[in-house]
Amino acid sequence: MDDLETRELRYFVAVAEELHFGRAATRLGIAQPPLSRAITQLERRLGVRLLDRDRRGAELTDAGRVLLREARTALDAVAAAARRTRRAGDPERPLVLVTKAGASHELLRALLDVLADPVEVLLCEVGEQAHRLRDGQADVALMHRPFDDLAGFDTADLHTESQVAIVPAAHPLAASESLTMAEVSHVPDLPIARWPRLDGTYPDGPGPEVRTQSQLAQLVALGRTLLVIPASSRAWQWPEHVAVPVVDAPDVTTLLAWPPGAPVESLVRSAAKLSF
Amino acid sequence: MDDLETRELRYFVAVAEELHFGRAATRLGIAQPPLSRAITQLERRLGVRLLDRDRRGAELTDAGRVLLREARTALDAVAAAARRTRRAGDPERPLVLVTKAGASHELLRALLDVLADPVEVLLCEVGEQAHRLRDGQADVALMHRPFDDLAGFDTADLHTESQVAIVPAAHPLAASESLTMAEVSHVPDLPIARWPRLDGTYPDGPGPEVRTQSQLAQLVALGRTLLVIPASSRAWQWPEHVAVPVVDAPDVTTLLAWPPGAPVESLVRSAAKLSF
DNA sequence: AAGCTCTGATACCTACCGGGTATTAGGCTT
DNA sequence: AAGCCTAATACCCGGTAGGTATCAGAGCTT
Repeated sequence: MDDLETRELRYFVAVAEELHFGRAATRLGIAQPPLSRAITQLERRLGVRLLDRDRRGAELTDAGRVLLREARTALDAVAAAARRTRRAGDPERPLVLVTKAGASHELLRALLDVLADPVEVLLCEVGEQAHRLRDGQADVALMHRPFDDLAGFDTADLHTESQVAIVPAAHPLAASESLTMAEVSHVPDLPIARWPRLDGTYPDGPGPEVRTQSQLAQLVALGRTLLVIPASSRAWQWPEHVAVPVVDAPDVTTLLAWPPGAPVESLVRSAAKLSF
Repeated sequence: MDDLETRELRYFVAVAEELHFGRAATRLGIAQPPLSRAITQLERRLGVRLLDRDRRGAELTDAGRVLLREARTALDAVAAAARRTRRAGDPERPLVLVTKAGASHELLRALLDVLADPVEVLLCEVGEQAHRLRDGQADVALMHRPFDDLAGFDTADLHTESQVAIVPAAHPLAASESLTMAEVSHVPDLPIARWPRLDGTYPDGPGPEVRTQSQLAQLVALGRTLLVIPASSRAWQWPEHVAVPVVDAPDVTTLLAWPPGAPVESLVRSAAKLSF
């Protein structure tokens, strides 16, 4: 049972994503025939049919869907190995900390002030931090429980806070002193926005589809949606926004997360001294 | 930045484990010169020195240690991709459940009785379950919190129980009705056994080094060590052993763990019906 | 100190295979 | 039926992984 090569996995992922040998080959920078041959050979080595070739392109089999998911995580792990090794060889390496754009400003500022060593800050979109950690683009992330997927990471809690609803200033709800989750959950004219899943598709529902924080901020200002977020997220305090405490929303904990083995001991020790 | 190939990672892991190019080459089934060349090329591609070659063999650099750890997880992920894809293509595939040898007999029996679909049971040594899940040899594991490393897995609790101390029948402690952690922790003539870490080395301490459950059972029977384990672990009830409740030991939860995406919904649903 | 031995590195060759172009085969549209 | 789009096949070429032979240097041995 000879092992797979990452080249084969990259090729398969390209085909599985494009569902078209020609386009996949173009994306990979090779010609179509070698790609067809590589996939056929991969299927023979695994003893499994991965794609049903149709008159118009191709379609994934059940086994193909499994391999697509597994191949992506495997390729992430290989890329992480290369990135982390390169960085380990650089004596000047700064740690890379990844955080959602626009979240936890004060805490991040305070954290950077406390640290002796230089830290590079990488900003990403909501839900992307885990991926950056897994593929080695970052060493440590600022994440939020219970929102983010913390599976596979070591963590250190920094700060716990309650949540507020951000509603359009012009909306009747904006006049309330406080709200409950029940009041906030089913406001017909302010449906909750829908975020893409890991595979890029959107869940069903009445709310608008959003992909970035700035889209969402815009939609709130336009009176199209509302959201419930930690009280300290000042990025949301536009003039058109009003923050109303939600008394029964679960507390949110801001924390540091890192893959087991990351060289973050001194950072975590410094962070633990922060008082919030 | 061209990606690494798994062949290069396999080669590096072999050299890093053997710390000797000749032996590593033999293990890989190739000659020494191509291996030397492959490692040199890997170092050039990463721009990092991985090994310090000495008069007698080789030694890992800091970057080399990073790559060894990362490469092992990456190779596990690749192997898992192949195994899971092969199994996904087999319509007859039974789920593979892995568990520590000798743990949770009754619960496992009850679980298998409840399941409609066939399940293959794989036994492994203590602490090995996570590895079997990660490299695709198993689909789901019986594990124990807070003992096992659950990072990266979804879980479903099955059963919570208290712990007992297993002591040699001939030892004075065996006469006690109950014990506390303080009484059990520092018994000079019964030092706690030491398990190997993930890298195979042992922590310091006075206790005996053990690698398997049967070694440990033997050592207890010989009056050389004691241990604290869940009350139901009947594998330990030899005539030479006495179980004494430890009143303040943390409760242990037996649970199912599986990598996100594993096809275990129906198994977990069946398991949830078990009453323990 | 000379030589032996063990290490990894170098030189050079071969053969496999990954990738290219040209073409075929089949299904749908028109 | 002609034309097109798809993926598969046929065939060739070149890079490179792997082989053998050899080198180079650092301990030992004597």
